[in-house]
Amino acid sequence: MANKTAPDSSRRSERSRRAIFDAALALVGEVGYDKLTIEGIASRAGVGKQTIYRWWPSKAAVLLDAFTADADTYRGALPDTGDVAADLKAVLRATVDEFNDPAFQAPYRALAVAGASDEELSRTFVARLLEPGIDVYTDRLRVAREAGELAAGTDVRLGAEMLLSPFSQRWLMRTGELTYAFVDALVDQVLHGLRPRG
Amino acid sequence: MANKTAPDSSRRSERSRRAIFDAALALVGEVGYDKLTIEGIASRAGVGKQTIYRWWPSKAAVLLDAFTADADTYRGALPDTGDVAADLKAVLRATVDEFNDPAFQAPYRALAVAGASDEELSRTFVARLLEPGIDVYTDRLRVAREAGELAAGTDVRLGAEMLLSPFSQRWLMRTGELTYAFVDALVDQVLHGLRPRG
Amino acid sequence: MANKTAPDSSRRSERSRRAIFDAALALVGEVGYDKLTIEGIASRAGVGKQTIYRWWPSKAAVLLDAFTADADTYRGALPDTGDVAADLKAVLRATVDEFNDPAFQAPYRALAVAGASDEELSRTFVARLLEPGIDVYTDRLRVAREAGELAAGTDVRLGAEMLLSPFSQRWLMRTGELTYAFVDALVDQVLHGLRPRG
Amino acid sequence: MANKTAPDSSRRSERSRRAIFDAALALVGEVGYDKLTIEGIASRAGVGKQTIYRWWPSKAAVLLDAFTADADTYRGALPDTGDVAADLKAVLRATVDEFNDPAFQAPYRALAVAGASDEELSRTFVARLLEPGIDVYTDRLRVAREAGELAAGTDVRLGAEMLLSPFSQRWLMRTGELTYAFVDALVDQVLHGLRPRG
DNA sequence: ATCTAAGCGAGACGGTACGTCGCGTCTTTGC
DNA sequence: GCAAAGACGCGACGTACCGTCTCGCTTAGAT
Repeated sequence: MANKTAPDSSRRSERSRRAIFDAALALVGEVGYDKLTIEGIASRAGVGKQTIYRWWPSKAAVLLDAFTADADTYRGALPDTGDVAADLKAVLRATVDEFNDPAFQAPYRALAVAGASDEELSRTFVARLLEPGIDVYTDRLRVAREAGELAAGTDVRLGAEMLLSPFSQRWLMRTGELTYAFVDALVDQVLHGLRPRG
Repeated sequence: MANKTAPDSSRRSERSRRAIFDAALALVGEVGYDKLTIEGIASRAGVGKQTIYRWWPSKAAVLLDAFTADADTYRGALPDTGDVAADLKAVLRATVDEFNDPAFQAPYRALAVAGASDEELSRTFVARLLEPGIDVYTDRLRVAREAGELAAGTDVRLGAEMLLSPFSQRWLMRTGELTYAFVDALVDQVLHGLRPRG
Repeated sequence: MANKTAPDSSRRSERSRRAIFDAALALVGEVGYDKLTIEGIASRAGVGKQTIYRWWPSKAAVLLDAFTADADTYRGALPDTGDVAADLKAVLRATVDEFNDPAFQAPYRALAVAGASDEELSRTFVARLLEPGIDVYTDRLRVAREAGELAAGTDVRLGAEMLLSPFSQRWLMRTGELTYAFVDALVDQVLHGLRPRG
Repeated sequence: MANKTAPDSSRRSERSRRAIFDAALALVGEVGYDKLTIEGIASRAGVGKQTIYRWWPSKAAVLLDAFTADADTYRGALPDTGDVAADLKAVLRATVDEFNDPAFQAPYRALAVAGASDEELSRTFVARLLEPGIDVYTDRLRVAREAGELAAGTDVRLGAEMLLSPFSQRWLMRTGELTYAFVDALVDQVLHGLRPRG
C-alpha cells in the first residue's frame, strides 16, 4: 500500500514521539505557526529530522497529532438538565473560557489555519476535532426535539451549526469578543428565531 | 514617526502597482497561497522585489490590496421586496455561486487564512471586507424589524452573524457543502427559531 | 565626440565636487575600498547620485581624482648632495614613513588595487601617480651617471625600478616590513650588486 | 573554540569540492574577478550556495584553494649549472611566458588583488604562493654565494626580492612589458650593481 | 531683467547578488 | 533497521547597491 516501504511501527521510539509532541506544542506557543519549523522541532526534541519525516508528512500533521494526543481523552455528551437553553449556555460559557486561554488558542488556531489552506489536512482536522464537537450539540438538540422542547421538524445538525459557527467565526477572524453575554444572546436567538411570535 | 524614512508616495509608479496586483491575483489562482512568493510576483509583474517591499510589508498585504482594489467598487444594499426571507435567500444563493467560483475562492481563502494567523492583518481584512459584508445584512434586518417583519427587540447584528457565520464556516473549514438548499434552510431556521410555535 | 551629450563643465558645481572628494576620502579610510559605495559617497556628501555618475565612470575614478586633487601640488626632484647613496636613502626613509601612515595608506592602496584589476583605470593611475614617482628616481640616477657615480652604460630606468619595486611589493602584498634598515640595505645592494668585486 | 559549530569535514563531499574549484577557475577566466560571484560558481558547479558558504568565507578564499589545489604539486629548486646568471635568466624567461599566458594570469591576478585589499587573505596568499616562490630564488642565491659566485656578505633574501619585485610590479601594475630582454637586463644589473667597477 | 535650459538633491525603479534559513533527501555512524 | 546527526541541492527570504530614470528647484548665460 505504501509507496516507499513503510516504516515498521512496532520498532518506533515512543520516547521520540513524545519529545516531538512536546517540542511542537511548546514551539507553536512561543513563535507561532508560521515560524514553526521541522528543524526547530527536531532540534528542540533532540531528534533527527528524518525521524519526523519518517512518521509525518508535514508540520501541520505533527501538530494535529500532538494536539489530539492530549485531547483525545476528553469527549462525551452535553449535560441534560431538561432545560436545553440552560444546558447550551452552560457549555458555551465554558467554551468561551477555553478559547480565551492562550495555551489552548495557539495550537488550535494553528490547526484551523492549516486546515483552512490545506484541503487534505482539513479532512483529518474536521473529522477528528470539528465533527465530534458538532455532534455533541446535534445529539443534545435531538434529545430536546424528542422531548418536545424543539419543533418537530427541526434540522438539528443545522441548529448545531447556528450555535457554533458564529462563535467560531468571531474567534477565528476576530470579528467580535467572546463573552458570556454573547453566547447567552446567541442561544436565545437561535432557539426563538427572529420572527415575532404569533 | 516613521521608523525608516517612508517612501514618497507621490512619486509612486501606478503602472507597477497595477502590474503587481495583476500578477498576485493570477499567481494565487495558479499556485495557491502557500506557494505564492514575493519573487514570483515581482518576476511576473516585471518589477524589482524592492518595489514590493517598499510599499507592502508582506505578501498577504499585497494580496489584500490587490483584492480590494478590484472589489472596492462593489458594495450597496440588499434588495428590499418587502419579504425579508425571500430577499435573504436570493442574496445568499448568489453568494453560494460566488464562493463556489475558483477565481474568487483562491485569493479570498488566502486572505482569510492570512487574517486568521496574523492579528495585524486581520484588522484590515475585517474592516475592509468582513464588516461591510455583515453591515449590509444588519441594515436589511433593521429595515425588516422597523417594518414589523421581525420581533421588536431583535439584535440585528447577531442575526446577521447567524446568517453569515454558518455559511462562512462551512466554506472555510470545509465542514459542509454550500448549496441553495442549505441557505434556504438556514434563512428559515434563523427567522423562525428552533422552538415550537405557541 | 561624446556619445551621450557631454555635460557642460562650465556649469559644474565646485561645491559638490569638493564635497564628493572629501566624502570619498573619509569613507575609504573608514570602511575600506570594497565597502565604499557610490550611494555612500553621495549620501555623505549631501549630493545626488546622478551628480557623481555625471562626472565619473566609477568609484575608482572618483577616488583617483580625489587623491590627486590633494596630491597634485607635490612633486619635484630628489635632493642632490653629490652622494647618490645618501640621497636615495634619505628619500626612501621618508617614503617609509609615508607608507606606514594609515591616512595615506587607505586611499593609495585602494587605488593600487583598483588599478591592478582594472586595465583602463591602471593607465591613468600609472601615468598620474606611478610614472612621476619613477621618473624622479630615474632623473637622479641619470645625474649620478653623468657625474661618474654610476657605470657609464647603466640603465637608469631599470635602476629606479630595482629601488622602488621591492619597496612597493613589500608594502602592497605585505611580504615584509618597511623599515629604514630595509631601504638602506636595498640602496647599497642595488648600487654595488651581488657580485664580488674584482 | 569555534563560534558557529564547525561543519564536520569528514562528511564533506569531494565531488562538490572539485566541481567548485573547476567552476571558479573557469569563471574567473571568462568574466574576471569582479564579476565572479558565489551564485555563479554554485550554479556552474551544480552545487547549493550553502555548500560554498559552509567551507569558505569568501570568493577569494575559494579561488585561492582552487588555484593552489592545482599548483601544490609543483615546486622544487632552480636549476644549478654553476652559472647563476644563466640559471636565473632561464627561469625568469620561463616565468615571463607563464605570466603572459591568459589562463594563468586571470586567477593569479585575482588572488593578488584580493590579497592586496584583504589583510587576512594576504597572509595565506603570501605563505602559500609568494614565499615559496621567493624561497627558491633565495636558495639558489645562497648556493651561488657558497660557491663564491656572489660576495660573501650578500643578503640573499633581499637579492631574491630585487629579482622578483621589479618583475611582479611591472606585471601587476602594468608599468612595463614583460620580455626576455627585460629579465636578462634585470639579472645582469642585480648581479653587477650600478656602481662602476674599480 | 527675463527667460530657459542645464546642473542639482532626491529617490523610485528594474535588476543582480548578497548571505541566511528552512525544505526534504540522502548518507554515515552508532546502538 | 531505527535513530541522531548533519551535509547536500534547492528555492525563497529580505537587504544593499547598481546604474538609469524622472521629478521639482535653483541658478547661470543667452536674449
